[in-house]
Amino acid sequence: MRYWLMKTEPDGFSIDDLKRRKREPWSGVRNYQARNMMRDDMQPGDPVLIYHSSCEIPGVAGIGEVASDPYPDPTQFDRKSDYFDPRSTRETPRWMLVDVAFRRKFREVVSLDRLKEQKALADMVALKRGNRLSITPVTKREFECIANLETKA
DNA sequence: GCCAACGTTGGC
DNA sequence: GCCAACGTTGGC
Repeated sequence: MRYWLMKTEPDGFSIDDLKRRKREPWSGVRNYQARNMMRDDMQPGDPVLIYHSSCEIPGVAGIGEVASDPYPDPTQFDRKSDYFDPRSTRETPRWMLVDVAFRRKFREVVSLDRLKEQKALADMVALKRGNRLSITPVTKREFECIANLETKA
């Protein structure tokens, strides 16, 4: 089992939206590294930290889990979508995604500031300077550290 | 295959 | 809205 962090902008899709919908295709990822992780490395049941970015309090808002095998992102075929990709065909789709299911929402967001204070998270990929990847791997230790911070909120 | 220009991300 | 960091594009 592997652990992940997936970013989302809460103005567009938040932990509350995930809670309401229970499960959501993680569409719109247009970065090859992130795609490769969804396509090659994720397994149904893998825990996912849901991270809110580009918002008032950036940080981890809750926990979800990988809920499907990879499959083509349907938005790449949709001319009306912002994520339409004319280079993609049904036969050779360029972008793959997984569904993410809701597990729980933290009582309060574990803020980026708080994450940065943790020695145990010093090497966390998502916190590395300049990292813009919307999906990153997380170690078990890092995952548990963050879950613990929430219970101490 | 190099690399400058350009676009995007995301914290501040 | 600024800007650092980094990915992508396209001319050569």
